[in-house]
Amino acid sequence: MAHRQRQRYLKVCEVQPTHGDEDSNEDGSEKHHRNDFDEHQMMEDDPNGRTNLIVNYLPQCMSQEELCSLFSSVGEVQTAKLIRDKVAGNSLGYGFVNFVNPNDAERAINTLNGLRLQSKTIKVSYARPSSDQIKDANLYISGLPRTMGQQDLEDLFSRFGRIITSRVLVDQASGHSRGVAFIRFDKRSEAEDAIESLNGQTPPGTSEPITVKFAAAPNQTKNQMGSQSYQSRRFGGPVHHQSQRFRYSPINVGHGGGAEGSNGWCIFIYNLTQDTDESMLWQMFGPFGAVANVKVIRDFKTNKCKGFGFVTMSNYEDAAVAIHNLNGYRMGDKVLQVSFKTNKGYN
DNA sequence: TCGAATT
Repeated sequence: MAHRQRQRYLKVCEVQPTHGDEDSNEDGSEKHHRNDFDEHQMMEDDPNGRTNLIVNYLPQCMSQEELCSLFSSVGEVQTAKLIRDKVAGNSLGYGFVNFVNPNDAERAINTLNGLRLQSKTIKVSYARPSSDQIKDANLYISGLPRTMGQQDLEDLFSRFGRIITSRVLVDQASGHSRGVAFIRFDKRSEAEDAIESLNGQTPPGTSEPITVKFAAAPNQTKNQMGSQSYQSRRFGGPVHHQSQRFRYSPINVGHGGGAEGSNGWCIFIYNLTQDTDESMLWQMFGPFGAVANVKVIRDFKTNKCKGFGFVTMSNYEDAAVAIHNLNGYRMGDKVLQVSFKTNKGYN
């Protein structure tokens, strides 16, 4: 019977081509029929008649076929569509599943919402009918007090409209709030109102102003450990030791704030080229000793290096030697400036 | 020219 069920969804899933059911669009040349196989949401007002679900927080690697298979275990799926980046083609981590029968849709919510898949916990809920109004209604909020939880957040924002989702980001290790959150409103106009009223404001009972802005569009996947395409070994290893004399105190990163394993001595690198990536920093500094962390500072929009970065080395001596050897290093037509990080702006 | 958070 499991076998029979598998056959059933395999059949469904094979019939479902990459382009889903967009054939329902007669002119076929619309630019954005993303979410719109709920176009016949005739029972929009009747929750008992709804069949179309939105599935969020899917694992990156999950295909449309797998999405379909998963939901076919509940009942007959009419269409399943995984939303992908239009240009890169990678999954955006959500999709739509339209059931034939409303009761199956409801059961899917009850049985699959909250399911753990890979490192994700998927969310299954009814999809709202597609419309322009509901697009771009997602806000990114930063500068929140760490004491503010999801409920406090919603209390602060709910007067602007119907909140579809909200989330306070937490540090994986400590479990503490990162002071950053998302709120998706039902309508873009509601989100605009919230920005208008709350951006730059200091919420009652708190001391710092918050930033409220539209969230950036989901970005493409970032490269983890970069390609080895970079010049292989142009940096000498440790050459000699140097007595420790410095004009200012090097930053010894204790803990808190940074990623795991990033304790050590923080080095500032300036004049990096736009295409610098993390692997270059690893390769540059690796030969001098243990590198705990590297960071290329990028423009959020273009994702290009803004010309500087940081490297944390575990041992002071290694850091000093690396600085001595790499400062003044010529990279392309740039001359790198390498030094211990200062606390510009804070002292 | 000395970090900022994107479910």
